[in-house]
Amino acid sequence: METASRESAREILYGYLAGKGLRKTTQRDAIIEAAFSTKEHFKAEELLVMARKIDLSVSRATVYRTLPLLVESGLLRELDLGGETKLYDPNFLEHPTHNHLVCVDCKKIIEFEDINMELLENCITRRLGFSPTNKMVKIEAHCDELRQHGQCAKRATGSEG
Amino acid sequence: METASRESAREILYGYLAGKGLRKTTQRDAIIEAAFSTKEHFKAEELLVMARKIDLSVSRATVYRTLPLLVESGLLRELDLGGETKLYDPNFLEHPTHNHLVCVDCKKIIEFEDINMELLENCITRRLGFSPTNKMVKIEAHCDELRQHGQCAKRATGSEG
DNA sequence: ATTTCTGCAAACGATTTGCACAGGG
DNA sequence: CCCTGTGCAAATCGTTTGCAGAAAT
Repeated sequence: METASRESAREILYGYLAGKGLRKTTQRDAIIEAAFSTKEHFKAEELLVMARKIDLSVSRATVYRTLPLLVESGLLRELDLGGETKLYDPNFLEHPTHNHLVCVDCKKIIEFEDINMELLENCITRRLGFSPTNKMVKIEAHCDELRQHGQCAKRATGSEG
Repeated sequence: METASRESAREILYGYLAGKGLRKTTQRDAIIEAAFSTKEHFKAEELLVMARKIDLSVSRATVYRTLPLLVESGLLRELDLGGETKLYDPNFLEHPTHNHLVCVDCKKIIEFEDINMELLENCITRRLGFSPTNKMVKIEAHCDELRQHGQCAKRATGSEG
């Protein structure tokens, strides 16, 4: 289903690598395949597990060395959502300006896009004398449904509708 | 000059501690005094150094154990601005809704407040079925001045005007 | 052939924790 | 007194790195 995004991810990565005189390898193939096999956020360690299912020879070191390349090339975005470890978000290729709401009750992460937010951020940035690069909004919030019914349907859902 | 904020910080902390059956100690005094002696963001290690100047007996462990109390009580805010380590921001008492712009060239951090941003965040959050708690915007950007003149005056300035 | 990549295991660095003692209430 | 807080040093845990061999170009 997201084969298209996997394909273009690979092209983007190898274009980026070529520009820096870096090489195509089977391990990098497996890692990128793994990273774009999901729409969920993942930790480095989880990416290792996913990549190993594709190519058992992938090592932890290679995952940690490849991750910065994926971030620099714009394929993944690093998220600090308050958990112990960094998360990596593979959804920026398809939704380059999306943001995150984190439920402080159940820790669920909701992705959202808002054009007004986008415009306002640009406006503020320029007013301050800068040109925007990466904008990141994190909203921590309580789930109204959980408050009212003691239960929250969102808890079970995937991260994006 | 910010003695007022130091005083109220201490009151808030001890109110919070009392509510949990926790105690007043000279080390916690030194740590809070240190934390609010500056408007700069600081790392845990830097807080240790500052606190030790006030009370030499403060240990690293106590700083690390106190920091979460300061965050939970709303006195400090933890920032993930992309550096290696977490930063702590003592300016939320005075400016509860401020946000951060990070210059990707010189790493300088600019604090800003914007009422429209505030309103928009609340609006988006409610639309998603949540009640906002903490909102955090981080904008990474290039400095126009640096681009045009190869030099940036902001580089030298303190973090807030 | 040359240079980048890789896996391994050791090194790192920030943070946490177990312990026995100190010190608030 | 009782229980929380503390310093110390060891332990943790995610991440990084040095090295010698493997593999891309």
